[in-house]
Amino acid sequence: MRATAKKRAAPRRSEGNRRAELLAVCARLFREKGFDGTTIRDISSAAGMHSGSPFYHFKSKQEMLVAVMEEGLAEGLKRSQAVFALKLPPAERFRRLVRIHLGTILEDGNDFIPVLLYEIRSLTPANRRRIIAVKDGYDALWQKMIDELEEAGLLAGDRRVARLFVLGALNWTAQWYRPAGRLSVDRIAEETAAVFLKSVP
Amino acid sequence: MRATAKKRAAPRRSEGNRRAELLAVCARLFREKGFDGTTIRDISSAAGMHSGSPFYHFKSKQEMLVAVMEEGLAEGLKRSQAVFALKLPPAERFRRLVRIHLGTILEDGNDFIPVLLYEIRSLTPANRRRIIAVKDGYDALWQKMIDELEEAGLLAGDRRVARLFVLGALNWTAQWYRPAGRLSVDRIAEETAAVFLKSVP
DNA sequence: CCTACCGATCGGTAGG
DNA sequence: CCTACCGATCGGTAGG
Repeated sequence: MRATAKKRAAPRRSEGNRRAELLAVCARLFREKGFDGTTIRDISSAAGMHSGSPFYHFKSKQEMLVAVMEEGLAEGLKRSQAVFALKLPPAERFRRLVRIHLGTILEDGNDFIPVLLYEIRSLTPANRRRIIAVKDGYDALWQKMIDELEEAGLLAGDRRVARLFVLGALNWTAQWYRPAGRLSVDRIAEETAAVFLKSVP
Repeated sequence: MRATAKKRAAPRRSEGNRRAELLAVCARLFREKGFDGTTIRDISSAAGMHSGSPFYHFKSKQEMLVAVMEEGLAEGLKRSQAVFALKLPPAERFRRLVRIHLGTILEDGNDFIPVLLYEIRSLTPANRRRIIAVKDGYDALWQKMIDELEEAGLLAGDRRVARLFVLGALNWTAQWYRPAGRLSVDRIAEETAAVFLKSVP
């Protein structure tokens, strides 16, 4: 490397990639510090840009938040639908769906869904309505899963509450899961079936 | 009422009450808008003070957050210990403990524990350690409850995970519960037993 | 995407 | 608890 090399020697990227990079940075920071706790300067410097540059890609900070949530929902819904489409016995399908959901919350770089879960409050009312409308599709898929379990006698209680409890327990893992900890994501998924299902096959 | 009455005709209060009032305002606003999303001016005006006045009661905004969490923990722990001390069969004790916990999260004016649950990130590292040390007492009480249920064959799965799932499901109610909705707090407490316990007596 | 900048707002303080 | 204020920082923009 020459002594006179430029400070930023990163490889050339297409514009689309740069936007995607910026979005990943937003997701990570919004998750770690919250939307209000993250400044444009935090985002710019983490992305290796100057402080005015993110606005070349997004109209406003609010639009960055919306974009993070939309990307998270699109990706999560796609993965969940793929699992739900598999022909499997209810308990097994549940395990697979839980595993996918935990992956989108806990695995490295998956900060998009956690932002959706914990920063909805920071959306403007109009954006909140839009995001919730998409999120309803996610909830509907889970409701079908829960109904199926109840019909198989594997789960009890009010069906809507059961869905909220299962998703609540899973979403809460974002608060306590540590990658270096005792419990792997696979293990947590197995335990979900053990705790919630009435008779584990 | 005289036309020349002063603008602020509120009854005289002791200094202690004024501080308590201010803390309740902080709890409500931190819950609604988040710690970073709440300004000192939001707090002052909601408390009917001028913008510099909250600093007569608290050294900094961070100290307001700590005070909210400490008050929430002290009150919640006191109530939970009282229920846990009752001599009752495991399932019934669980129901009562769940009901108390839901009350401290969902009932009117109980914004202190939700702030603890959702704003831990906003604490400085030193304050976070202090608050978590107190919160550990709360978790230990719940772990005893969960262990008791497992020993009675009413709950299955890894005990620590079971505790985190139950508390996760309950804490998540803060995200979806609406006072005007279909489900009362009592009803949600009953459903908790129905969903989690293996054989409801 | 950078440069140079702006008006608004923020947490906090001195002195009373 | 009020008055008057401050330095720092914030989201965002014009022009290139």
